[in-house]
Amino acid sequence: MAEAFEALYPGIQLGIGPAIDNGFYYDIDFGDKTLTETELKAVEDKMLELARQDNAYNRREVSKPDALSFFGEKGDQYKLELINDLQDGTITFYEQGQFTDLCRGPHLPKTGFIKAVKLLSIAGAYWRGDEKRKQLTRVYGITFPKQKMLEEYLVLLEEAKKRDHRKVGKELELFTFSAKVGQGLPLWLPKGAMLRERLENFLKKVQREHGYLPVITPHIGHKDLYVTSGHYAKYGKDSFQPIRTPDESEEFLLKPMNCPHHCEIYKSKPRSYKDLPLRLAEFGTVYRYEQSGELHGLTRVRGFTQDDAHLFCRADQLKDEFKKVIDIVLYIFKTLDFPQFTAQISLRDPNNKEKYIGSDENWAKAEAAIIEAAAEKELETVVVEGEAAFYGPKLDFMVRDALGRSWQLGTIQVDYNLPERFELEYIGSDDKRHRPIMIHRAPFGSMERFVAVLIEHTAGKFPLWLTPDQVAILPISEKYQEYAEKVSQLLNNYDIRSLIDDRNEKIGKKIRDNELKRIPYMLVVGEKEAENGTVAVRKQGEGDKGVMTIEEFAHFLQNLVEKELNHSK
RNA sequence: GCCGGUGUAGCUCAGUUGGCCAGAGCAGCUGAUUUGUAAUCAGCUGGUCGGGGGUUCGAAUCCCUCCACCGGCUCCA
Repeated sequence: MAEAFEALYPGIQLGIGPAIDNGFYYDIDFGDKTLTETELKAVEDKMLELARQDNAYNRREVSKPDALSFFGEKGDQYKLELINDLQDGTITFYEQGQFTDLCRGPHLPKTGFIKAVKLLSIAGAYWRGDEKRKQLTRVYGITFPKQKMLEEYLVLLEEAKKRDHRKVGKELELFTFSAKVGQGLPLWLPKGAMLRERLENFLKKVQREHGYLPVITPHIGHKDLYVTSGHYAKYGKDSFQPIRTPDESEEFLLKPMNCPHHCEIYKSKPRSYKDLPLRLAEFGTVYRYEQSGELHGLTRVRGFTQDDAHLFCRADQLKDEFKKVIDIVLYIFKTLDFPQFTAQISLRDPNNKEKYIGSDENWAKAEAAIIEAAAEKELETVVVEGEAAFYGPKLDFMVRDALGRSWQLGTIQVDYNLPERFELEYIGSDDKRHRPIMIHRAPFGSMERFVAVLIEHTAGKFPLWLTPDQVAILPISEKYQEYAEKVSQLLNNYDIRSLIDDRNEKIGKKIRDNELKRIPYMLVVGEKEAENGTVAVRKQGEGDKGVMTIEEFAHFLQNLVEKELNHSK
C-alpha cells in the first residue's frame, strides 16, 4: 500500500505501517493535502497493479548509518526518528521491485499472493501515539489471496454491524439518547429499564448470599471528599466542574466514584476485627466527563451505574476475599454464557510512577495479592503494565464487542491507599488500631456497558429469564381476543411476561413482526385452542412446536428459565 | 479534545450542472376485511431538509459556523 501511495502522491512521508488483527494500516503525512475516501479506489487499483508485477519481497540487513543516509536522502523524518531509536544491527529493510521500506518483517514471499484489496477507512492518528505531536493520516486496509474471501469478509462486517447494540437497542426500544438531555447521557426506556432491573436483582441475590450489605449514597459529594481521596488532584480539572451553593459558596462534585462515600460509611462507627470483612454494595450512579470523541453508545457514557461494592478486610482475609469475588464474576459470566473473555492483570507503569498515589511498598503488596489470587484460582491471565487505576492495581475482565473492540467489564481492585488517605481503622484482637485493606469490585462493571455487550453477543436474542417479552400471544382473529387475555393472565400467574398482538392483521403478519422483535415464544390461539384450553406454540427462529395446554406451556417455560439460571451451579 | 466522514418524516432511503408546492417504502391513524404459522387492501396524517449565518432573482443542493452522530487517535477513577 505504501508503494502505491508513493506512486500516486509523490512527496508524502511515511510513518509506521504494521499488520494488525484484521489487515493493516499505514500512518502517512500528506503535508497540506487531505485524503478523502473517494480517492481510495484509485489506490486499491494501483496496489493490485503493483501486486500483479509479482515482485519478491527481499529482506536486507542494514547498518544504522546506511539506514539513516537512505531515508535522509529520501527526506523522511519519521523513518529517521524510528531508526535513531533502534539498535544498530537490528535494522532490516524490505524491498519489493523499486520500493524499499524500513520493516521488521516478516512478509509474504511475493506480492503476487495479493489478489484482493480493500481500503476500509481513513482516520487521524498521532505520531507515536502522542497527543502533543503531529497527527498523521492513517489508512486502514485488508488484503486477501482471493477476491471471494474479501467479499466474504465484507459480508461478515455487515453482519456484525447488524448486532451493534446502538442499532438493536433502538429496534427493541431498550434505550435512547437525546441531544437535549446531553451527550453520553443514556435514557433507559421501559423495556430496557426492566431488563436492567432483572440483571440487578439477579446480582443482588448473589450478593446477599455472599454476605454483602446494601448501602445508598447521594449523587454528589463535597469537594473535600475528593481532595482526600486524591480524585480531585488527578481528575478535578478534566471533570464536570463543581456545583456551588449560592451563599456559603461550598463546592460539590458529581460523584465520579462511589468509594469515597463508602469509606465514610466505614468510618461512621468504630470497627472491630470481628466486623471484618465488611462488604458494602450499591448500584451507584456516577458521572465522568469523557471527551466528546470518546463517547460510544452505551459502552462509553458520561453517566452510568456501577454494580459497585467495597470490601474492607484484614490482611489475613485479603486473598480469600479476592478469590470469592473472582468466583462471583465467573458465575455471572457463566450464567450469561460469556465464553470468551480475557482476564487482565493491570499493573502500574513502572516508568511513570508519578501518575499513581501511594507507597512502593503498598503497590508491591497489592500487585502480589492479585497475581497470587488469580494464580490460585487457575485463571488464565495476561499482564499489562500501565493499566492500573491511579490508587491500585486491578484484575479486569475484558470482552469484545461485535466489531472486535475490547471493553472492560468486570473489575476487581486491591487498594491499600484509600484506607490510608481516609485513615480507616479497626481494633484488632490485640486491642490495637490497624488499617483495613479495601477491595473495589464491580462484576458487571457498569450496567450500561454490560447491557451493550450482552446485546451484541446475543444479537438482541436475550436469554429467556432476561428478555423483555417472553411470549407473544397471537389471536387468529378478534373473536379469540377474550381467550388470548385469559392465556395472558394465566401466564402472568406463573410470572411469565407476555403481550397480546391484537392488531387487525393476518396471522402471517403477526408472526413475522414478532419474529423480528425477537420474542422467544409465540402462541397462536384460534378456535381449536379456545375450545380445548390449549395454545399452538411457535419458537422464534425455529417455527411450529405443536400444541400444549396453557399449564403445560407455563411449566415448560418455567423449567427453561430455571435451567438458565442454574446451569452454572 | 484531535483527524476524516455523515446529517432529508418515528425507521430505511430517493432527490447533485442551484429552479414548479421535497418524494417512496415501512411505522402511525381511519375504514374495509375476521383471517391458521414470516408482509390483506384502500385512504389519510406526518418533514423549520440538524441549528444559525452568508452567496444568489432563487439553496436540501454552494460557502462559513455551531450541534449531534459514525470510523479512528488520544483518554478511560
